[in-house]
Amino acid sequence: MTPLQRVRENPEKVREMLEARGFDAPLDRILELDRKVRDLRAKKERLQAERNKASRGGPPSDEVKRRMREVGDQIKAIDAELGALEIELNEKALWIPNEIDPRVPRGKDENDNKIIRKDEPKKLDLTPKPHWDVGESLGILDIPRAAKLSGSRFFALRGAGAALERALIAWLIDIKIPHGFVEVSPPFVTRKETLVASGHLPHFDENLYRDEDDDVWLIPTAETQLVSLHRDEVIPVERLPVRYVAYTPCFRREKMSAGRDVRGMKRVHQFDKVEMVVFCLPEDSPDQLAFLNERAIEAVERLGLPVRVAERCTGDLGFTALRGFDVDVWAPGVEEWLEVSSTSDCGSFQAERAHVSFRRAAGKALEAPHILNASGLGMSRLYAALVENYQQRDGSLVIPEPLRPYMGGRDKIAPGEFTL
RNA sequence: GGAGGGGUGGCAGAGCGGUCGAAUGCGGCGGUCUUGAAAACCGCUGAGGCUUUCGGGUCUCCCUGGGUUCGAAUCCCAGCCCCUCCGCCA
Repeated sequence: MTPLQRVRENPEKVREMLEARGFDAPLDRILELDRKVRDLRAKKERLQAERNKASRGGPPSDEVKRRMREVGDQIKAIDAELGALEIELNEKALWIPNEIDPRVPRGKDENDNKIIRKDEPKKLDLTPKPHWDVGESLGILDIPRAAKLSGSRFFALRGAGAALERALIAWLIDIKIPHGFVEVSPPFVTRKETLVASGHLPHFDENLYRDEDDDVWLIPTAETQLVSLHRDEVIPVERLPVRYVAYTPCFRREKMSAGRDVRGMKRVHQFDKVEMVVFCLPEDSPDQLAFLNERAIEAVERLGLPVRVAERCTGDLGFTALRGFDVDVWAPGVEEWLEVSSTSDCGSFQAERAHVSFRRAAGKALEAPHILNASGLGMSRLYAALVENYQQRDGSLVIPEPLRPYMGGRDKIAPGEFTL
């Protein structure tokens, strides 16, 4: 059921959902527009039916022609009014978020999320320094020079520090493949339709970089690309669930959070991420959600980092999710849990926007599959947590076991190796 | 950037401005035949909206948006996308 149908059917329920999510949408105007549009359409269709009847067969009499000219004018007049209303209705309807799964805990913001698991911090034999100190003294992280190139909220990696990130990306993709994910390498720029389909437009608008000349946008996440990969397609039912994993950089303007988290790698304009997206049968999505969440947790565990898992409450759910979980990593230097994955069951919401469908059997009606997404994982915060957890008394950095094969067997980065 | 070609139903591929939502073939579904299957033959087979006394009725959609016309898949204009060749470049 589309958001507009939900509003029409039960506006109060949608109003409660908006309240619970902390979002706003012009419901009254939407209802008013919907009534007007339906009314005008009925009027228009009656006239069209008359015209169709008259123009069937052959050339009509001059008398009929004259009358049909009038009918045509009336249709045109209705169109003039209807067109603008339809455009406004469609635009406004895009502001209605998804439904909420009844199991989701109620709450205002992330402080009300339901903690499911919380590890103890790793025992370290030193007073942990924040990642920018560790990284910059090793010469593997360079924030000042990145600022020179691109402004604040960017970072550059050097030497084995750059290789470390590359290793993380490759390893994170590789551990997904045995679980039935197909690797995708999508374009990093995208179009408006793609962002609307995934639900990032219109409401995420001010967080997106764009090129006005060509109307192309930098992707805020691979999710947009993976969701639209099958836009306007019917997926053969026997292929479900379809699982994709993709590495891409992610670009975010972070206008909303100006002044917050400006230090270090926690909140940056460009970061790398390995993303998972699943298309599945509607009845499978709870299992798939748990499965994706496990994939995120698995990655953090195998890197030997302390994990916190929480179910997001209604107020922290976001625009598109029915239900979702966050996976955080403890970063002892900044003394914070850093979110490295967010898992969402978007139900049929994105599939409806993107016109992705499937058919249970030949002859059966088209249905919208459920689409889920999860980071697996987001690089810069993971990198920060990793640097802070693996820093040593002598100033060196130990490379976690699983990544060593990806770094030519290197097991640590020593002071002085890459400083300049 | 320059020159040309093209966008029609799941696919292929027709379509004089007037019962064209669209021929035909393939595919799919159902049936006949068969111990079973194949082949052959017969029938059915796009999506969405509104409405319904659930029989149906009606509208829209032939890339998109405008225009011409009593009437547009068919004519005109603009745009988008794809393909081929040339140039430039990684």
